[in-house]
Formats: sequence, C-alpha cells, structure tokens
Amino acid sequence: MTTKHEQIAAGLINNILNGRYVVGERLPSERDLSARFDANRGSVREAMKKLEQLGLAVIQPGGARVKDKEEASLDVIGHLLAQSEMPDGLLIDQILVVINSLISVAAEQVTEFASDVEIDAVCGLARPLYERELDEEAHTLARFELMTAIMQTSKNLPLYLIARTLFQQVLPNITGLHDYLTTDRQQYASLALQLRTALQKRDVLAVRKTFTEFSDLHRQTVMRAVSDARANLASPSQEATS
Amino acid sequence: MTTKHEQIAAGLINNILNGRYVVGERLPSERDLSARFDANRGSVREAMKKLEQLGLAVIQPGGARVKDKEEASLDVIGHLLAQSEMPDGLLIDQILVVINSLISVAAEQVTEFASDVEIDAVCGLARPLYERELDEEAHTLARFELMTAIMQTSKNLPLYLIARTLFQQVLPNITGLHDYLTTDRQQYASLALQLRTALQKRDVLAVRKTFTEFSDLHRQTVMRAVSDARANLASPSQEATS
DNA sequence: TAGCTTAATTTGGTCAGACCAAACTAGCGA
DNA sequence: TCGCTAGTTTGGTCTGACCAAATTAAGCTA
Repeated sequence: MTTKHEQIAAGLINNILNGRYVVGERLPSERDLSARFDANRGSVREAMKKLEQLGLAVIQPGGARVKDKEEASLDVIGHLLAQSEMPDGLLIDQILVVINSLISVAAEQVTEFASDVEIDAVCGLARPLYERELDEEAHTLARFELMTAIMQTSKNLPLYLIARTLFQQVLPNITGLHDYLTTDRQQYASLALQLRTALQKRDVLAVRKTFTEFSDLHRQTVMRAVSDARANLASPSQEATS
Repeated sequence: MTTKHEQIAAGLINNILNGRYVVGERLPSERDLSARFDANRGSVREAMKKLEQLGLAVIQPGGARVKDKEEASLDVIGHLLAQSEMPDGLLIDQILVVINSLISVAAEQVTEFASDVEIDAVCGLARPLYERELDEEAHTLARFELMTAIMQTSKNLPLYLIARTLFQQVLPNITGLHDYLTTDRQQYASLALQLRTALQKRDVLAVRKTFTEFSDLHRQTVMRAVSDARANLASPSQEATS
C-alpha cells in the first residue's frame, strides 16, 4: 500500500492534469483537503509539497494556485503519460525525438573522449542485439540500456539526467505494449554491428550516423506499437487477449 | 526571510552535494535533524520531501539514504551550479551543448509546423538583436528569450520543459557576469537577420544552420565570460570592481 | 566461538489540536 | 462609488503522541 500523502498527491495531480482545476485558480485549502481526503493536515502538506516540486502549483500564504503545464518540471511527463489508459502517442513521439537528438550529442562525446574500457562496456551492451535471440520485451530493454549507457558515458551530467528521466517516464508506458511490438531484429543487429566497429575505430561521423539510424529505428518501432495498440483499443478484436 | 523548511532543505542539499554525506549512507533521523536545525519535526519532514523530489535521497521506514547525483532530478543542476562561488565552467558548457542540440530540433519543428503568426512572434524577438543598442545584460536576456520562444513554439512539451528548466538554472549564474561579457553584436545582428529571412521563407535547412551558428556563438560568448570571471577570481586585479 | 532467534530500540508515517502572521473578504463610512 | 478597517481564512510552525516496520542489541543454542 502506498502512503497516504502519496495517494493525496496522486489525486491532486490527476485533478490538475485533467483540468478540473483551472490554471491560476486557487486550490482548496489544506484544511479542506484534509477533510476531503480524510487525512491529517500534515499529510496534505506533504502532498502539496510534491505538487510544488512538480511545478504544478505555487503555494504561498493566502492559498495555493495551479500553474500551467508549461511551467512544470520535466517529471510531470510521466504523470501526463499515465493520465489516459493508452499512452499519448504524440507525447511519446516528442520524447523520442528529444532522445534521438541527445543521443547524437552523447555519441560524439563518447567517441572522442571515452576511455577504451568505457567503449568496450558500451560495445558489450550492443552485443545482445546481434548475438542473442531476445523476445520483444527483452529487446526493447536492451535498446534502452544501450542508449542509457551512451548517455552516461558521455560524462555530460545534464544530458544524462534528462535522458534517465525521460527513459524512466516512458518505459513503464511501453513495456505493456510487447504484444504489439514488431521488431526488425535483422536491421537492429546490423546497426549494432556497425556501431561496434565504428566505436572501436573511433570514427565520430560513423558513430553519429549509426546511432541516429539506430534511434530513428527505435522510434519507429515504438511508435508503430503505440499506434497499433491505440487502434486495437478503439476497435477491439480478439488479438492480444492471450 | 525564507521559510524554515526551505532553510533546512538548503542546508541538507549543500551537505549532500558537498559530499559530507556519503552516498548510500543513512541520513540523520528526522528527530536528530529537528534538534540540529532547532525546528519542528514536521518542518524537517517537508525539507526531506524536497530532497526526495530532487532525487538526492530515498526516504523509507527505517531511515533516509543518500542517493548519487546521477540518480537525481534535472533540478539539481541549479544547486550544483550554486555550490561554489564561481559557477562551474564545465557544467555550464555541458548545459549549453544540450541546449544547442535541442534548439536544432525545435527550429526544424517551428519552420515546418508553426503558423505565420507564431513565426512573426519569433521574428519579433529576434529584432532587438539587430535593431537596438542593448547593453550586455539586456543582450544576453534577449538571446535567451529568443531561444526560449523557439523551444516553446516547437510545441514539443518535453523539449520545452527541459529548455526552460535549464535556462532557469543557468541564468542566475551568468547574469552576474555582465562585467566580463564581450559580445560580438555585429555577428549576432547578422545572424538574427539571416534567421528572420530564413524563417519567413520557411527554409528548414537555413533556419537550422543559422540557429546552430547562433547558439554556438552564444555558447562561446557565455563560456568566454565564465572563464574570464574565473581567471579574475583566481588572480584578482582592479578591474570589474566598479 | 559462530550463527540464529528474539526482544528492545529507533525510525518514518500519521494523527490531533493549537498559535501566529500574512493574505483575503466583507462591511462600513466618507 | 471609492477607500479604509475589522473579521475571517490560509499557510507556516509547534508540541506531543501512537503505530508499524526496520534496525539494532542481546541472548541463546549448536
């Protein structure tokens, strides 16, 4: 069971993201909320603290006010994705676009500045993609792990923090899609191999190019699954009911 | 005066980022901290809540433990920059690199999908850079505003949230540097003009290229000021003492 | 002595009720 | 109608308490 202030926070976040509280409007008072959620005021305060940290509300003497999504923290993305039953395709695509862009930067940094050991480690994470027979879910995870490793090895802390945050928020929303995933393992295997050789030669251009293709392919794979899943949800058939 | 839980949080964040608490180690108990900071346990809890949101600590029954910087939220960047008296040059550079990468993506989206009105709005923000005589600080702000506008107009919410977060954390750390800024207004003016025409023609390639040059120039401008400031701090002379 | 079980302590999670200063609201008077 | 004041609401803080889970200490067995 989750703690009480987590429940309260989740409820408030939902209400805000669903637009049940208009932006700029005053949130119910802490005393009101504590009555509404049948909780102590202290618990409500902790929940409010989370809202504030998420950038969904400003809380000041006189009352707490709802802020716009655009003023929020990056961490709201996960809550936005969790809003509807099916993940928002557009939002996921936007996230993947950002990741792809950052991958390119990271790849350059890694190729130029990483130590041989680090390069080997990254190559090790690419290996499962061309050596092993992975099921859909494992393959997806392996791709994410490879991309995460690149980000981390780039030694660019902001970049890595962004990537990790985005991955963490997207992953839970696509692991449930393995029934809709149709992964072109051949192409991934080929790219993974290219990647290995390019990395070991420290060929910056080749690495960037390969990684761009890799993450583009990844984006297509995921987005196809998302739209298939959404289509299936709209007109449910007998498939994927295990 | 800041609130009490903010002071407590600030103190704890400093201690963690300075490495006074080893990663994985248990933080003092809430009761200890409330005694140490001469505060109520509730206030300490609110401060801890902030630590948790920042990803600097996991807090669970039995005790709170310090997490690694790499597992933190993107919002720690600001606290990291605020750690030392002079902002960390490397970190700022890394942030600017990320921003430059994102600018490129945003520019493409804007050029392709933005409405004429939105394009005009962006061009309006470019105007001060070639029309007006701006002092160093105003020029810096104008550049940030232009970049922010592009990010926002791209309609890519994650991208915009990242950019806004980064800007917010970097800006306070470089506004104090206007004594060290040596801005090449000519070049900025030229780029701003190119940008306007490229945007109005909706020439994706030209926009991307110009924006890349623009943000690269911006990065150089800022980084030069940062390193000058750091050098001046290391061997203080009589300059910049107004 | 080493290892395991049990009892005591500590820790976070929650609750109740209270006071203060700042912000807000409504009502009064000019 | 406008401006000011008094009363109310709201967040910030405090004291003190109870519970369940986790940690630690003690004791006991092999």
